[in-house]
Amino acid sequence: MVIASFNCNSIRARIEVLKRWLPMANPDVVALQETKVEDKDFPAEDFQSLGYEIAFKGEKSYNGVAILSKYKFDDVFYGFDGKGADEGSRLLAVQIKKLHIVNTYIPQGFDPQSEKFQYKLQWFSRLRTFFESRYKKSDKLIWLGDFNVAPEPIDVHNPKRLLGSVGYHPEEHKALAIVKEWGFVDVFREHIKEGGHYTFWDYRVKDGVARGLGWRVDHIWATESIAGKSIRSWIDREPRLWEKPSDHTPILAEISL
DNA sequence: ATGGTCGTTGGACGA
Repeated sequence: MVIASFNCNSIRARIEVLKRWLPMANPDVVALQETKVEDKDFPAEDFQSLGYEIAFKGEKSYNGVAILSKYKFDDVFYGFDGKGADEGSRLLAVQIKKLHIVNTYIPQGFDPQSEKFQYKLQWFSRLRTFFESRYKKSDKLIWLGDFNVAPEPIDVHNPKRLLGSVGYHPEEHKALAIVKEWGFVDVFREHIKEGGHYTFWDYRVKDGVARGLGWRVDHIWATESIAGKSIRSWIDREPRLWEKPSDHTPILAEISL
């Protein structure tokens, strides 16, 4: 099974990219973030005609998460509360073939001095509680999405200069580590040991992709029982180089089920 | 090595 995560930065703006990329990469499951669309306007048919089941929750202009799956959903849980009233546009948890999948769009955090940054840190704390209360460490669980944090020095293009920036800040590292400590393995890092593999390049940096000025802020993490069954993991940089790209690109992992 | 560019909107704001 191939599973992917992609911050599409508006699903409607990225529909052509997705229609091109999905048949090409042929992932079985895709977690999408920043769909930026209300549920009534979600272009579900485009994905159904490509052979995917789809679960989604979003809002006007901001946030929004979705999961595409070639297999039926045995359970769909929206937000922290399950109904979508509490962060339904940022958290979507499903069950597919005995596999638990949690897709998150973690708050970006704006600036380390801001309230939004504190909100981001609290979000990680709430997420740890969510995992503790809803799952067991022995579960076959995959947590993926836009974490909006580059965990290690090799995950940013200039760790010295960027340390303390939003997305690469010691307090974010601590908050993320506390969630990881519950029982996650960074699946991508299990397979790719060297740096310079990024999932995000700021639109504002001219030729940022070619110049390697990226960040690895999108992740596929899993509990031991699933991480041990991962065969490979990679970042597909190609869609970031196409016409009208997202500022992120998909990260994928293949799991033997 | 960012003082910028997208996306959603219909003037800013978020990223």
